[in-house]
Amino acid sequence: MHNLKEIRKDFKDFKNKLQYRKVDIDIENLKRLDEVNRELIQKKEHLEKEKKDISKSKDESLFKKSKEISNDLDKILDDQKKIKKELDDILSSIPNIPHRDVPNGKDENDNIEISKSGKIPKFNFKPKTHYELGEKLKMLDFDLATKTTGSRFVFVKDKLALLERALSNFMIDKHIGNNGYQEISPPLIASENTMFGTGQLPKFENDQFEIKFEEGSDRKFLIPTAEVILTNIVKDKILNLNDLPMRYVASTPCFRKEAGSYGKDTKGMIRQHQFYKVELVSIVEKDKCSEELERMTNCATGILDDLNLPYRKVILCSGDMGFSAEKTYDIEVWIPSEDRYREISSCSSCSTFQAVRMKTRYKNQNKESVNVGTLNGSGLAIGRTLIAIMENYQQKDGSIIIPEKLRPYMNNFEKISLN
RNA sequence: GGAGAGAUGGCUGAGCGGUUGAAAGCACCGGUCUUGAAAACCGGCAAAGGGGCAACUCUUUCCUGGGUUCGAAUCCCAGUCUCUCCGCCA
Repeated sequence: MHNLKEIRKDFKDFKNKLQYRKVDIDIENLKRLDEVNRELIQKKEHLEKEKKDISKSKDESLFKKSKEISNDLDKILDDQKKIKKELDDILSSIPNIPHRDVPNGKDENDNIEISKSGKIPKFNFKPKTHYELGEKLKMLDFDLATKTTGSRFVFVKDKLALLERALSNFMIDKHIGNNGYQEISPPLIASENTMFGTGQLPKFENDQFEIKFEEGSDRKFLIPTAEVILTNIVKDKILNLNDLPMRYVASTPCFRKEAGSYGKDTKGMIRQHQFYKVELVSIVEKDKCSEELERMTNCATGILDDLNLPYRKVILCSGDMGFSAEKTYDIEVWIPSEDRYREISSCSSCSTFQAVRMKTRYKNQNKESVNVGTLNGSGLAIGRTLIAIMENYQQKDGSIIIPEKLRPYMNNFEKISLN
């Protein structure tokens, strides 16, 4: 969420910057609401002062007056609350402003490739898709999932299930051991306010799975990513400078409705309602965001390097970024059957955007309280890493070689094959 | 599910309806002392919002929402959350 005080400095400029994101706002309305709001606050404060003075004076002859003031005050307060709510509603649905490094663009076609890494495998046969491979091996079962649950779910079985688990452990170990992250095993359900904090609500409610809880309790949602719950660890906190940076890693299932992607990636496990993901979250000083984003992205690509998977790094254009992000790198892994790269990680700096929503601050050198910067990134999406390994390491006979670094996590198996 | 207890500043923890934004301790920051550090001592230390070029000033906030009152952290009502004991269960 944006700080109104900052916007106030230059409304036009704010509107212009938002146009990079293809968002058009009624800036005159915002300006008007802000003015009315402040007028009402002033009126309110004057009356409150008057009332306070009367009660301090303990002069009985003024008590009646005080009562009258109370009545006026009720109305003003009411009006002010309404305006404030209107203002908050508008502000909470405006996305973050792109960082100056971010290329201007409309959609994913305007994203810019930054680097490429790894060798794209050459096959002397036609490479199969991961679902062909998985079904042949009898280790991916989509039909079974349809029966028990519905579409966009899958049963992963046997050695592939082990591979999935191995990937999670391998990645977490590395982020703890080499990259300085602290492991967290968090709740997979988040409250409404928590979802608001990272920006999933109120605008993207349709993408979320809401849980039916007890009547009268707060609304609860399955987390669409561990980012939500890890970032909100610092919600409503004032941190000390020496608490920063804070770095958390968690491997969790993620739940997404994928509303609006009907017909997209319907085959296979590229796009599921439920998938595992290892997530990295950093809480840093406001002006260390860019630095941390580079660091985090390197933590993610480090995993792909270890697994010898070919990938490329892309910077998202202004039109393709997520709601809370000011700057995002996508890491895309090579998928042989599609003959192209597919997103396997997305690392974003959210500047102070989420911190304002969460009310997370720290005391800087001058003892002023300042909103922190927050970052999140996948390190990596487990399901898609599984796909990438299956497809890139596939053999002519449909077996899959296990990358060396994973073998210690897999009873030293070298290969996954039918028998 | 049954029975109780509680919710106050970064943390612990006092608080009679009227200089209580709130005692005290810890933590933190500055200073004295010290070769340096520790200890000791002195001082400082809430957030949000409004007004002002600024110095500064005002308002709000003691879980949330109502109510009583000239005046509420303190009284009343409702709700939320937390903890303890018993039962049940992973």
